[in-house]
Order: sequence, then structure tokens, then C-alpha cells
Amino acid sequence: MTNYLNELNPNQQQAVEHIDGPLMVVAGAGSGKTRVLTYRIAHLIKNGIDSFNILALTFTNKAANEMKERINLILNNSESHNLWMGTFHSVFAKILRFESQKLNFSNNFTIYDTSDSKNLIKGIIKELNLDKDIYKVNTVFNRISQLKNSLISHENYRNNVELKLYDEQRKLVEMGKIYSLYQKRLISYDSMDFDDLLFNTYKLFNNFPEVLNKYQNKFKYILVDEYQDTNHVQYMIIKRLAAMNENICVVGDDAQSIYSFRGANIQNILNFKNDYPDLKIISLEKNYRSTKNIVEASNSIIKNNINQIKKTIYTENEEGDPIHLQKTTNDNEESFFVAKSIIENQSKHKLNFKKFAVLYRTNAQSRTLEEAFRKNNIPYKIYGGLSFYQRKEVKDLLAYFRLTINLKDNESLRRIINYPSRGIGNTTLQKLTIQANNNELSIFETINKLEIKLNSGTLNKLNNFKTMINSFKSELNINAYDLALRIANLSGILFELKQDKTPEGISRYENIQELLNAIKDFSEKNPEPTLTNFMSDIALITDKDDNNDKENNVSLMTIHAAKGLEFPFVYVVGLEENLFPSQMSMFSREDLEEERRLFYVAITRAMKFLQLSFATSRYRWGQLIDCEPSRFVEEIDKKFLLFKTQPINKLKVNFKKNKKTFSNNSQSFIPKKLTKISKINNSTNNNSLLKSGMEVEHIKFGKGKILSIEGINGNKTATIFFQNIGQKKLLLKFAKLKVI
DNA sequence: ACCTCAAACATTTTT
DNA sequence: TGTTTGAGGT
Repeated sequence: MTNYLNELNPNQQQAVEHIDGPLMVVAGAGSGKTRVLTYRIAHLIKNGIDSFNILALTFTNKAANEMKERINLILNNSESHNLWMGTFHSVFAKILRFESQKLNFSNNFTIYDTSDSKNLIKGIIKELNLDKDIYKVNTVFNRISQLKNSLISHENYRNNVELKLYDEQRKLVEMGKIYSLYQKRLISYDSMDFDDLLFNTYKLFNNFPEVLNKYQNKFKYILVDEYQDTNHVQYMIIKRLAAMNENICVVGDDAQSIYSFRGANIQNILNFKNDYPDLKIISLEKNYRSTKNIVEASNSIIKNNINQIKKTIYTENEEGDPIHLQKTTNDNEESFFVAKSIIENQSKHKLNFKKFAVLYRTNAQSRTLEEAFRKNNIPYKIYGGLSFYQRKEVKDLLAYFRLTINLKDNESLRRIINYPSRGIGNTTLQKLTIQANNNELSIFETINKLEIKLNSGTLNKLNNFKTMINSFKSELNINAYDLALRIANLSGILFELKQDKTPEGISRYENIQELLNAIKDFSEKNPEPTLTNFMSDIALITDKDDNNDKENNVSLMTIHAAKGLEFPFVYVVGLEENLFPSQMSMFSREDLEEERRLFYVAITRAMKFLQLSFATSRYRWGQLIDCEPSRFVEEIDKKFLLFKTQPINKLKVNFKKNKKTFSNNSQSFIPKKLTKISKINNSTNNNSLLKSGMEVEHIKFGKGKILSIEGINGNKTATIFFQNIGQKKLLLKFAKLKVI
């Protein structure tokens, strides 16, 4: 073993060697944060601290696993397998499974993901006969989540005049009722949602001092990564756990706090020193990741935020290329330019595609990129959006597993009682639900007893379903793969999917096979390969935890998902007002500053090459709308930028022949002020002049003829037949039409 | 009970 | 644009 301390700079070394007492490491982007955490843990173990006594909370489970590997390499042993390391949710789920009886859950409780929770809420709103346009599922769900993250139980909520008043002003008078019912249902289903994993852990420690004591004794050393993104309940749990030994080390960067919508509180890091008077603070300001241009440009952005810990990030890396700024006329063209640039850079530097990432503000933006990449044969992988375990077909099979393990899981039952279709429809399900609610039983228990009047046909179908699930239940002790395969076959899911020969159908079938393979793999590697164990934290797996780094793919993801990652070549797209910054965050300085931090996170992912782009128009909700460049672009010091526009006709050129033009031929100048595109339509301001039958020209669609005009004043739409692309419906206030 | 199609609706960001 | 909902037919 080499002396690992030599591999660190003085500040990093200090952070690693400060073993006892509270420590906060304020780690700028690219300053070796992960390195410090990894070496610190190794150092703790090296200095005689038992690896069983270390808790490390990280942002992804994948990051945790990589760090464990690294620690083992440093120490040349396998001690790291003993420490508890993972995300807040997965670590707390593990604790809760040990201690579940204390909170009246079984240790096989089900974890509800967001869509399960929303379905449950939807049912409750319906059941209470509330107006679904006022009580929007998303609104209610977010509110409950927010309350839980602030440690406000449904009982507390109902006793709190202020909170109720807030919701009453939003016309959500029955919020308390919904919250209570939602929580009662979850308990009766032996289930917890994501927020309960945190809330209940807090409750456990709060209500059972002896349990708290046990974990305080176990976790003598606590490390928390990405501390700037912890919310109130996470903060409180850590505070409790650390209270006995105060050997707590938090690592974070206030400039990268981007999760306030999830309750993350930047004050947790800004005020950390208030909780621990003898706190040691170490700042890491030297950036090892990016070129000078990138580091300095990022500094020029973040200095616009008022609320922050002052620090100066610097680097000794080379100056590097200027940051490219690409203007395009629409979102398709933008995607095309990104694809083109990736191919150029890839072939010029003979690089693997995995060195490239494209980052965007919203998941919806991945679509046009995907299209451009497919057309240009660029291999890519989209992270986020729908993860594998949330796909319909996968969730369907998982629902069978979930119900088998937990017969009280009503949401799973609803999902599969008639899938594949076995003639048990809505009417029957409704009768069962009423009966179940009256007797405070789950639907499956109700079916097991079956005391309602139903015709013999339905009765028979229900009995078959009951027998099937019960037989699966009796086999829970067998090997997970064997049981999973049995369920997939006997439920009829495999057969059903095999019928469908469309490309989508085939891919669904393959996904099921992939799931079964994953279970097979699990069964072979796990000492206790039961289906119950396989299912225990499947809801917490995200596709960032996948291990297909070896594949040669460009990464496409939201900026949020890119947190903690780095890539040599980074493209940040969609830098337009109302998209980035999002129009939802223009009401307050806090929100806007968070968007700016998000932008800061985006550009600091880049190591060597960074390209920003914006389009002057973009499809949103199927409508072509005009866009202005993002204010963030203007905040970057111009001396770091290379501004590029390119005439649209150059686009069609085959890039194999056109390699040079892109880098040499492009116009390069420093913009005094980026061209503002007026929001107000500058062409046809007298829409009233337009009549059906007129020949018009559209900036994108070309020449066409108006077939009809509908609607009133501001919202007039015209149905127009365009020569090149056929019939289109356009909103006149957006469409730039010229009468010809 | 189930299927089909058109209208309505929806877009931040995630464990 | 892409998905979900509801009406209407079988």
C-alpha cells in the first residue's frame, strides 16, 4: 500500500485527517469531494475505527458502491463491505425493516413509489367525492410530501390553524381529510411511501430512545455527502444520530444546492456551524476537473447570487477552448447541431462516446435529441425519465410479486386483478372495495372470505384468482427465480406479451425477460435468494444505479441527474427564458437563484469542452413558440465565449465532407448583447385580416392556403394546408404568417 | 365487460 | 407532442 495521504493536497489532507469532532467540508465543484470522502473513510479504518461503526450517506447507491471498491483498493482488504453506505432512503429502509414491528409494520412492508402514491390519492379524492379539478392529484401529493418532509403528521396538520388556512386559501379545504385517509390507507396496506421512509425513521428514533441509542452506538462516525441538498427531516435524523458522538462530517457546496422543490433547505449547510460550536470548516477551492475557461466562466455566473458562502474556485489546469455558444432557429436544429458536434469531436479526438453528455432542464427535451442521435447513428443512453422498474409491463409483473408478498397491498391488486384480462371488471372491483372498506380489510382478504352477493360466473373468476395468488404465496420460500418464472407464466403475463408482435410489444416482452434475468442473477449471487429479499428495495433503484458504464454511449440527462458526475465534453441545451430559467421559478429571488445554481452545476460538469445552445423557437405542447436567450447566457463573461451562428442551408450538408467548416468557417464574434427576439409577433399583427382562402407563407412550413379560421380574438386558430407538409392547425398569435 | 377513438390535458427538477 | 380520460358502440 502506498502512502495514500501523498495523493491529496494540503486542504484535502486536513479534511481526511480530522478524525474526531464535527467537520464541514465546503467543496467547490470539481475540488475532489468524492476523493476526500473515500480517503477519509479509508483513513478512519486505517486508524483503528471499526468499519461496522461507520455510516456514510451518499447521493446514489452507485456512488456508494464505487467508493467501497476504491476504499478496498486503498486499504488492500475488504473492510468496506461492513460499513453502511448508501442513499438516505435505502439506508433508512434497511433500518426500518429491522425495527418495523415497533411502528406496527411487518418487516416485509411494501415501498410505494410516486405513481403508487398518486393512484392511491386519486382513489381517495374520488371516494370523498371531491372535485378533481380543484383537488389535483399532483397538488395534493406534493403538499403531503412537503408536510412529511417538514415532519408534520396528519394529526399535527389538522391541529394547525395556519397550515389549514394556507390550504383553505387555495380552496383545498379537505386537505387534512385526504392526508389522514391517505396515511391510514398506507398503514392498512402495510406500506410506506418515499417520504415515510424518512418520516418513520425520525419517528422511530424519537419515540424509542433505546432504538436511537442503539444506532448512536453503532454509527460512531457519520459522513454525509451533498449536504446542501438535505431537507428538514433528513437534517433532524442526522442531528439525532450524531448527538452522542458528534463525529460527523458533512460535505457539500452551497453553490450546488438544487433540490429545494423536494424540501432541501440550503440553510442546513449555511447554518451548520450553529449546531456544533466547535465545528471545523475546511474549504476546498482548487478545481481539478475543468479548464480555466470553464472554471472562470462558472465563477462569473455564480457571483450573481446574493445568498452564498463566499469562496473563490480556481484551477491550475490549462486555459482550454472557449465555451461555444450556438444559436439555432429551432429545437430540431439545435439537436442536430449537438449531434453534429459530437461526431466531429468524437472522430477528431478518437474518443469513446461515453466521454460526452448532453444536459437539459426538462426531461421532455430528450425527444428531439434522441431523434437526431438515431438519425446520425450515435449510440446514447437516456438517464432518468422512466426508469426500467417503472415501465408498465415491469410494474405489472412486480405487482404480482408485491401482492404475493403483501396481501394487503391494494394498489398492486387493483393493477393486476384484471390483467391479463380475466373478466373481473370495474363493477365487481367497486363492490369489493366498498365491502373491504366497511370491514377495514384489504381487498384480497375480502376476496378470501367472499361474503358478497355476486353471480356464479364472477364468483368463479374471483376464486380462480384467489387460488392462484394463494398458491404463489405458499411458495415464497423457494428460489426467487423459480417463483418469478412460475408467476410470469401462470399469471398469463408472458403469454399475453408474446401475442403482441409490434415492435413495442416485442420490447415489452424483452423487458420482462430482462427482469427475469435480473432475478436469476440475484438468485445465483445471494445467500438468501427469496423473492421477498429481491423485492425489498426495488422501488429505490434508479437507472443511475445501473452498471453499464462499459458501454459506449453518449449520456442524456437532466442537469439534476448529472449532479456529482463529470464528462470531458458537455453540451447544455435549451438555454432560453421560460425554459431555463424555468417559468415556474421567476416569482422569487430564491427560486431564480436556485435556477442559477442549477446552471452552475450544469457547466461545472464539463472537463475540457463545453457548448451551450439556445433556439429562437421551439415546439412546446405541440405549438411553435418564440424564445429569447436565457439571461444566464448573458451573465457569462463574454471573454470566455465563442459565439456561433450558422445559416440554415449549411445544415443539410453531409458532415463527412464538411468537417472543417464547423470549427473554422463559423462566424466568431463576441456578442455585445444577444439579439433579443421580441415576444410580440412582429409580422401579422392584424390577424383579423386573414380569411379563409388566402394564400399565406409561414416561416417554417412554407407556402400554404387557409382552409378555415376558428376561435375568437386572441385565440384564433387557422387550419392551413401547406404545400410541403400538409394540413396544420396554428394559433394565430404565435404563427408568423405573411399574406402572399 | 371491453374496445376504440377523439378530446382534453399537461411539462420543471427526484428518492 | 404524447398520454390519459371519457363517451359510445359492441
